[in-house]
Amino acid sequence: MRDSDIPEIRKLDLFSEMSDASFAGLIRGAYVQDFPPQIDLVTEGDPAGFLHVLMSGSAELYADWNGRETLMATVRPVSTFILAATIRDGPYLMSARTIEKSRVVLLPSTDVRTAFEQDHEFARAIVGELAMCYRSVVKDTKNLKLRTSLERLANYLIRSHLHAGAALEFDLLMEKRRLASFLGMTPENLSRAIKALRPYGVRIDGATVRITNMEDLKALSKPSALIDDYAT
Amino acid sequence: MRDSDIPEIRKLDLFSEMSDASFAGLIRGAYVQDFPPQIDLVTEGDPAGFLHVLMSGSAELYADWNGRETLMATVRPVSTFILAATIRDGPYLMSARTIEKSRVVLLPSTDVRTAFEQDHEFARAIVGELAMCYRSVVKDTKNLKLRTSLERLANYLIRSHLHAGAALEFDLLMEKRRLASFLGMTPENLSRAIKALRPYGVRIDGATVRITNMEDLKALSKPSALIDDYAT
DNA sequence: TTCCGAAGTTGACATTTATCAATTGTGTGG
DNA sequence: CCACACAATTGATAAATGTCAACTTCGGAA
Repeated sequence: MRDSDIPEIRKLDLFSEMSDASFAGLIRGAYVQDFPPQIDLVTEGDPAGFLHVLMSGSAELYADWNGRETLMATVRPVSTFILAATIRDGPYLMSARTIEKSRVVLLPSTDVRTAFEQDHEFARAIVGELAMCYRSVVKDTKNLKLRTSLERLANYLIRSHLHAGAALEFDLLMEKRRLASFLGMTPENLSRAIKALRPYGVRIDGATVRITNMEDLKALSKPSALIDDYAT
Repeated sequence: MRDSDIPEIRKLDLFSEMSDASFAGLIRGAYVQDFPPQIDLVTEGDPAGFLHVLMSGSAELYADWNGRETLMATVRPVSTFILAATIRDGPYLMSARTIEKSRVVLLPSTDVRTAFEQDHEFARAIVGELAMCYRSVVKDTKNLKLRTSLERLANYLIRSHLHAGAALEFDLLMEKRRLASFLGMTPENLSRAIKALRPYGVRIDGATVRITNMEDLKALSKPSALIDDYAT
């Protein structure tokens, strides 16, 4: 592990409040690996051996069933993933693979559980993190069940716009086929949805999005804090 | 509160391991209410004032957006609901209403957070509960994104069958319109899906389900532990 | 028991979404 | 710079799902 990795990990909400001793105990058993793109880090169904921390690059969490595959989430540095499986000592529910060349720190699940037993601050941080993750997925479910794919796309664009500091021109940050899978639609359908948003003041050229009429877009997408706001 | 309520609450996983003192602190501020059917207990967007414990009856968690409504989960006694909002001191993401006449214990969120700060065993139980809830919703999302409505129905029936002790004849436990909403489809579509399952060895008459050909049903529904098993 | 209203079903139809096939665009390695 | 592989788009069509309206069934209240 690089010396520079450790303070970066320490800064994460999950680890920032725990005792030095517990943190040291966690880091002691950790190891780091650099992965090329498109490498499977985790396979759903496997026992959760490690809590993963993505230090650089990017990864995706996806799920399979009956020959179909869907993108569940994209992970960007620096953040952890698959905490719940580690805590419950259960099988992974999602698979993970790198998108780009990525650097990952692996913390053995047993060490994580030990630290959690011994360090109340860490337990508290885990509670906060899990509650947030849970609420994110609930929002996701609402998004899927209450909205059409066009509405999901429109809201995704508004969220990206806000994420980009409310810029009216911003980047899609994801290949379109990935975005389609994330939004629960086919690439073809996404292509058509993008065209269908033109009358609502949206221009997408390659990976560049330009919003020319926020009023109309908002009238269509009706963003709601209880679905689209990641913070609450 | 009835005397008999307290040991019932104490027996829940969430509360069984905490200290007597912490539990007493929680119960001290609690109060109980009996509600008639179809009464709103919680409205999404409101600040999370209470952790709810359903003692008897039944309730549903649902979500609204843009005039549409969807059933997210059904709550049966004895269990708690809306823990994550309480913990994060955030707004409720779902609304809740009674289905039948129900008895509910209300624990003030501040008391829950205080107990969580002071009692490591309680914190540990919360972590376990939240991790399980999170994993349930992830399975839900996979169910929604990877399966058609017919497949969701087929798998729902198999889960109910297992829940009923693997009986080949069992009860639907829910009005069909509720089931339709839960599965993310219209009542009309559910009606047709039920007929479409007949060739696969399923007979549904009123609220009674009879599975006459488990092979065929399983061949269609392809149940997976990573979606359908609530325990993992 | 009868009646009423809501739930459930059915048919016709509209909309949404997926599938398949062909074509165009695009970024990367030689 | 070119060529290749793959992403993205487009058109045609099919399948899945929703909507609306009519009708039937069922359960509870008078």
